Amino acid sequence: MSDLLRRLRARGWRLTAQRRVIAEVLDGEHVHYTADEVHARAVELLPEISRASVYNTLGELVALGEVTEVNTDGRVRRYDPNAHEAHQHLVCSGCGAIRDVRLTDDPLSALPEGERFGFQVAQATVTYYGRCPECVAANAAPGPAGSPTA
Amino acid sequence: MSDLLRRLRARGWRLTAQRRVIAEVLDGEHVHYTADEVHARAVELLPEISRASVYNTLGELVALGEVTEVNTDGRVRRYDPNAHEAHQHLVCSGCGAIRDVRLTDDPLSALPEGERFGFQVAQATVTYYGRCPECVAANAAPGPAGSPTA
DNA sequence: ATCCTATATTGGACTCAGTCCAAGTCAAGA
DNA sequence: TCTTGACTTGGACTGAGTCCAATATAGGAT
Repeated sequence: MSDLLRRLRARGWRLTAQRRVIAEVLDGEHVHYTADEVHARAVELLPEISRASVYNTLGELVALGEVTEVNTDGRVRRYDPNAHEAHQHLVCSGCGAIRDVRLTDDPLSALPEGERFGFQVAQATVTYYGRCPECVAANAAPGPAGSPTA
Repeated sequence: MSDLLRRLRARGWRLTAQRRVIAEVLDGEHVHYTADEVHARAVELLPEISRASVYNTLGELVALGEVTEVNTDGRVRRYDPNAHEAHQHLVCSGCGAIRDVRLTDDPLSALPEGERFGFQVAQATVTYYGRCPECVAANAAPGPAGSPTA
């Protein structure tokens, strides 16, 4: 993900080994790791990396708009590197799997003027809940992984 | 909120002083308290009520479908007694104020078949973020109260 | 009205995600 | 190669939420 690293460097970011590793971990499609998952994967590549650095770096990436915070279960925050394409999330209430999805309409258009209470509305997040093919097949009981709470 | 209590009684719920008090606290429009806020208000009415009872009771109300869990900031869970009317939420990113809003369209219709990845999609939650009239007037800086994370 | 017991409540210890901080390290410009 | 301000570290800390064994009580049975 040298694209990301190049952008960050242009913005004056100091390129440390820790940040490189975190950027590498966040590379991919439909990636929605928790901070601890990012840390676990980062440790594989750089054993001495600390939890604090992971939290710091993720927070900075979010502030820079390079990563989006996602909360699908009301518990843990997850980090989505797909921040440059508008999308929403589809969550399996069985196993917690998360997919990025693109909608046909801007969700803002579904909120009528009379329901805006004078707010200046800027943004909408939509989370869909259902069961993924594997969980439907397994008829798994709904677990704690992803119940609707947003 | 004796309506609620009557329904719960019909379902075999034991009506304790604690549960009555929690039901009373949850009575009202646009109510979205955290568990600790519910506890603080319940203590006013029944000083010896414990945090554990508040958590237990809220969890049961959610399981019974009488209260909905809401998470608008990726941190604290809130409890919405308006569980019988389909609605979504509008959150002020300045002060964290939350309003219930009714949409013109079912958000499920905005998710095309090709984006469902074989999931059996059951539900959607939509959260709108913006600034309430008071925060717009005060031009308050966005605080930690309600940044988009869902 | 009283008894009985399954169900509910309690406080305190515990977990887990996330934050904070002072001390040490290091990237990268001079 | 030096310097320095930005970055990293581990460990202590916070706050939301869970768990549990001991105690209390709602409400049906008598």
